[in-house]
Amino acid sequence: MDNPTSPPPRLIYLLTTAQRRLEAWIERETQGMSTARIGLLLALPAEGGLNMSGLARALDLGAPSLTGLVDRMAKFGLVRRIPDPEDGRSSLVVLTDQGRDLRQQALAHTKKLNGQLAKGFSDEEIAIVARWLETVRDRYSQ
Amino acid sequence: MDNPTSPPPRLIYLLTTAQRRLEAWIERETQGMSTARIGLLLALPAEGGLNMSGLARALDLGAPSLTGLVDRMAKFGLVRRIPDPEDGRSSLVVLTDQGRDLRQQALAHTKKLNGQLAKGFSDEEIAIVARWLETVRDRYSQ
DNA sequence: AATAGTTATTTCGTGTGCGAAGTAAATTCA
DNA sequence: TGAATTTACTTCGCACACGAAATAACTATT
Repeated sequence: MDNPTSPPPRLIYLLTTAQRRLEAWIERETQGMSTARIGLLLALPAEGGLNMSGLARALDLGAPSLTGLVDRMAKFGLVRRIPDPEDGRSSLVVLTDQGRDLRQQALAHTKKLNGQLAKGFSDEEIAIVARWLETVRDRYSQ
Repeated sequence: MDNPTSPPPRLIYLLTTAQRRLEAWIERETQGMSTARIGLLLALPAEGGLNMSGLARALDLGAPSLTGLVDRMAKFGLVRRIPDPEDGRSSLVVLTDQGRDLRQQALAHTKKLNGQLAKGFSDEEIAIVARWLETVRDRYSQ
């Protein structure tokens, strides 16, 4: 039985700290990969490229954030920028060979972790969690 | 009915983006307050102070993060550092008058928002969400 | 009392994110 | 076609978080 007047959960605090701890854990576990970097690797197709706007949309990032992220990933030799043949303003981000290798690892790792994150909860419960996260994301957009 | 093989929700992505969007929304809504600043205001007692270690524990922050946060808040005249009379290594963070005023607003605002965040979900569903967030936070600690 | 070890905090460098403002290419429209 | 607008992206300055290393003060130990 629950306390008849248990205080409402501090959802803002929980959301913030859970995200931070998970991020830190991933960074330790992967020896230096962040969700941002993993996200970029996974968003890129194994062959061909995507332009910055498309990536920003896919990753839910602002343009300046993506510029910095791609800069850092390029410095580490994981992606390259090539000019978009169809639009002179735009550049396409493509994986390097090394990036493609890492992408495979990241994909496996992410799948495993997404499974782990559901452990201890039923499918119905995870669906509720997912729906809540989506609602927060969408309700407080813009 | 759900699709018999609906893909598992991308919990990492959802957690990250929900947190980011909520943070951005709060910052717009409050005209420049972050969850970090609000957290600090609420963690401090209206009278008296708390030392950095206690604050770090209360806010689930590392020591360097807290140093920066307190520096910025002090620059804006919301808190002050005073030497801890009981321990020469330690300093106590106390609210200024202006900080105390803002604390009241932040308290009301946070209560309202925490309520809003539960809207559209039953108490049981929110309890599941809270339990999941706590589990993630604690499972991936350290 | 001197030394060694622990604890509290800061500094430094880095990653990640944003808004505002800048630049350059494409598009619209007069 | 030429000017105005829009779009794609970058640059700059800032906030916030961390780990590693530095500093200062406290505690224990001999």
